[in-house]
Amino acid sequence: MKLSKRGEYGLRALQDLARHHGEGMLTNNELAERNNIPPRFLEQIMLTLKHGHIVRSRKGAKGGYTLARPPEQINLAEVVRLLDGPLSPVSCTSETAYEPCGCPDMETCGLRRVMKEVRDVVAEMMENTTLADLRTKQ
Amino acid sequence: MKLSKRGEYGLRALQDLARHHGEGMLTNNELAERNNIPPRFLEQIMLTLKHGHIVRSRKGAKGGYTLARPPEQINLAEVVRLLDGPLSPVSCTSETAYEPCGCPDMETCGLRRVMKEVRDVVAEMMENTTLADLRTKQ
DNA sequence: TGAAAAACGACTAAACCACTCGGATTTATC
DNA sequence: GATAAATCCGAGTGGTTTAGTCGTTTTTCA
Repeated sequence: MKLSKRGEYGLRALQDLARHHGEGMLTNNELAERNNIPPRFLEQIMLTLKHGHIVRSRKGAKGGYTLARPPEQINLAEVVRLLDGPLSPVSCTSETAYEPCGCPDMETCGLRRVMKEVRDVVAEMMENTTLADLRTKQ
Repeated sequence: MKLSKRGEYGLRALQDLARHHGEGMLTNNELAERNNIPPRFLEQIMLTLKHGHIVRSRKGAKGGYTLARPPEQINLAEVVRLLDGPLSPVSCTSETAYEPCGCPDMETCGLRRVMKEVRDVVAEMMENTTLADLRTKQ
């Protein structure tokens, strides 16, 4: 039920980028230092965020990272799925990576029903929370 | 955000025990076979469930396992915590295993707020669902 | 041209996961 | 009391994942 360090660090960096959105670029080292993240590890994470079209980068002097879209258009579910995989506690209730489980009868499996409820509520919360909400939401 | 096989198998076995509660004991091999669980792996899991006072066992011929309490008194949160650890996505919002995270300011960390909300809703769902609910709940 | 920055690929140590195995112990039954 | 049936317990294992590090290349600005 746990987020990996990749996911945690990625979200922390994005939160920082969101707070300073519109003020130009932030470098990997700035992000790392300000958010207590091992810099060479963050480098990797930023790269997958870039490939996932969540951030945009510029190389070279005066380079760095910005959000690829305004903070209101990036939700947490997208980020977590990219960095940590599916949200569902079990694969047989996953929307993005369904796989059958080994239970004897899927129809009468109460566990499946509950796990689906958990997945649904978590997915809804994360999908409805954007990077912008991280600043404003009280 | 995922349940381990330990957790999944444990819950499946408990669901089976709950369905047959009051009808005597079920052996490890019966539970394993009926629920598609590697038997020697299930053995381990049942042992931790026993040490966690969730099941009771009898050794020897005609031995096996029963629930230690009626199904209405065993909730999913307790089982998952025992087999898979804390429910919280990040340790800094865990009620059962709190540890500070490395974020620069805990007060203004929007992420923490959201993760706590996720933890709370998941914990509430799992705490309010008992093994008995796995049969009846529609 | 030089410095600053991201990009990329490879590597690694440690932990964890999903198991298996052998043997010891306990219990019911013949 | 012997035997069979079952749990109990500790140890081991192969593979994957996690949480990083490192070296080098490429791009960009001044």
